[in-house]
Amino acid sequence: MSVEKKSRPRSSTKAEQRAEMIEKILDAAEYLFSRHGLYGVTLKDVAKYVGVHHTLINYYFEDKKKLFDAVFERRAVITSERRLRVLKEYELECGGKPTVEGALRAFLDTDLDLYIEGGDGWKNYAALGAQVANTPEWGADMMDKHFDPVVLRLINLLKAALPDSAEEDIFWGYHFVTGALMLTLARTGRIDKLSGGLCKSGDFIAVKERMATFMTAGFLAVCKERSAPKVS
Amino acid sequence: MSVEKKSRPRSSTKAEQRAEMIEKILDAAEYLFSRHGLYGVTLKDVAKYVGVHHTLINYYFEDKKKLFDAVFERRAVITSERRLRVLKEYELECGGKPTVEGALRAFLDTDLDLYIEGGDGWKNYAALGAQVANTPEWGADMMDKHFDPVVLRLINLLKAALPDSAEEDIFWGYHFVTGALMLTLARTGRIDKLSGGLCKSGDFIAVKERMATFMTAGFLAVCKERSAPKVS
DNA sequence: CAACTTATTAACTCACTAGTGAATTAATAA
DNA sequence: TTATTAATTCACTAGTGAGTTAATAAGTTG
Repeated sequence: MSVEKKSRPRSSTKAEQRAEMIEKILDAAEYLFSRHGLYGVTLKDVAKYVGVHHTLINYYFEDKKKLFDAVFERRAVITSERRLRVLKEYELECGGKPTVEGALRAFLDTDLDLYIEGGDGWKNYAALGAQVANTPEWGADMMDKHFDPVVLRLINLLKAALPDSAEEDIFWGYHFVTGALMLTLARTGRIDKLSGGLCKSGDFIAVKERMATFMTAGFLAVCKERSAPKVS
Repeated sequence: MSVEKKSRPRSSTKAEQRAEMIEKILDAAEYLFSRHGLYGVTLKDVAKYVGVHHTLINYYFEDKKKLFDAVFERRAVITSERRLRVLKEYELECGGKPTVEGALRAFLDTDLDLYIEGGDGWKNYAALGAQVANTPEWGADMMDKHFDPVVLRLINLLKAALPDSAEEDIFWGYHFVTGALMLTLARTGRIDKLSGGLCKSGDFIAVKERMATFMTAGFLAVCKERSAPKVS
C-alpha cells in the first residue's frame, strides 16, 4: 500500500480526466457540427454522443457558441502555424525567387497532408472549416481571424512570383484556390456519384496530386493574359 | 361607386394575390436561408420579414423543409435549363470539336450572367446554392437532383476536348471549378478584407473575366502532365 | 344576396432548447 | 479521517419552434 500519494499522483488524475472529457466533447461537437452546422446541432445531441448529461457541456463551455469557437480554434491554430512555418521555410529556401507552384505547394500540400495523415478528427475539422468558409454572416470573420496571416504570406509569395501581374488577379486566383480547397474538404460525396464511383470525396491524395498543378497553370494563364491581353 | 364587379375583376384577383404572396414568402425565405442556413431560420423569422402571421407559412407550404426545397427549386430549374440549352447550342456549333474553354464558358459565363443581371433575388439564390453545395448531409443530394444533367453534359464536352486524358482528371477538374464558383456565389466578403477593398465579393463581372481562363489552363495542365508525366 | 371558397389570424399544443442552481458523487489534500 | 474541491447529474425554468384547429374576414360565384 505504500503507493503514490507522493508529490506526483499516478495516472488518471482529475486534471487529466478533465482534459480528456474536454477533448471528448470537442471531438463529438466537431463531428456533429461538421455535418449539421451550428444551428443543426443541439447541446443534447453533443452530450448524447459523448454519453454524458447535457448540462455537462455547459459546465465545461460557457455556451453553445463558445463551444463552437473552441472546436474551430483547436485545430485552426495548428494548421495555421504549420503552414506559416512551411511558407517561411520556403521563403528562405527560394532565395527571393519564389515560383507560383512552390508557393502553392507549401500552402496546399502542407494542409492536405494534415488531413491525409491526421485521422478522422482532422477530416471532420476540415469539413467544418469548409462550412464556415461558405457561411456569410460570421464565417468570413472566423476565417479572417484565424487565417489572415498565412494567407497574406502566401499572397506575398505569389506577388513575388508574378511581379508583373495585377494585384486583383492574384487575389482572385487565391479565391479560386480556396473555393476548390473548401469544397474538397467538405467531402459532400457529390463527386462520387457524379463520376460513378471513379473518384472518392475523401481521397485527398488524388486532390493533392492535381491541385497545385491545376492552380499554378490557372494563375499563370490569368496573369499572362491580362498583363498582355490577347487579340481576339 | 359603379366600379368593377364585372366578369373579370381588375388587378389583384385572389389567384394573383396568392401567387404574389407565395413569391413574397419565397423571396424572404431565400434571403434569410441564404444568410443563416436551413436551421438558422425559423418560420417566424420568415413571417416577420414578410409581415404576416407565422402560421401563414404553414398554410402555403406544408412544412419548413418543403419551403426550403421550393426556394431552391424555383431558380434551380431556370439556371439548369438555361445552361443545358447553351451547352447544347455549343455542342452543335463546335461541330464535334469542342474546346475546354468553349465548354467552360458555356457553363460558367452563362451562369454568372444570370447573377450579374438577375438582381438581388438571383444573388441570394446564388449564395444559398453555395451553402447547399457545401452541406454534406442533404446538400449533395439536392445538387445531384437539380444539376446532374447539366454537369454531365459539360463533362462530356470536356472529355471530347481532352480525348487523351484520364476521366478522373476531368472529374477532379470539374470539382475544382465548382468549388471556386460556389465560394464566389457565397459572397462572404472575405476577399474584400483580404485585398484591402481592392476586390469585391459581389463583383461577378471580375470573376467572369478571369474564371474560364484560369480553369481552362488548369484543365490543360493537369491533363497534359498526367498523360505524359514530366521528368523530375 | 346567399352559399361557398380562400386567405389570414388567434389560440393553443407538444416537443424541445439553452441554461441555472442545487444535490450528489468521487477525488484530493490537510 | 475529514474538509475541500472538482466532476457529474437532477430537477427546473423560461422561452422558442413547428405545426394544428378553429374562428373570422374577405372575395367569388350562382
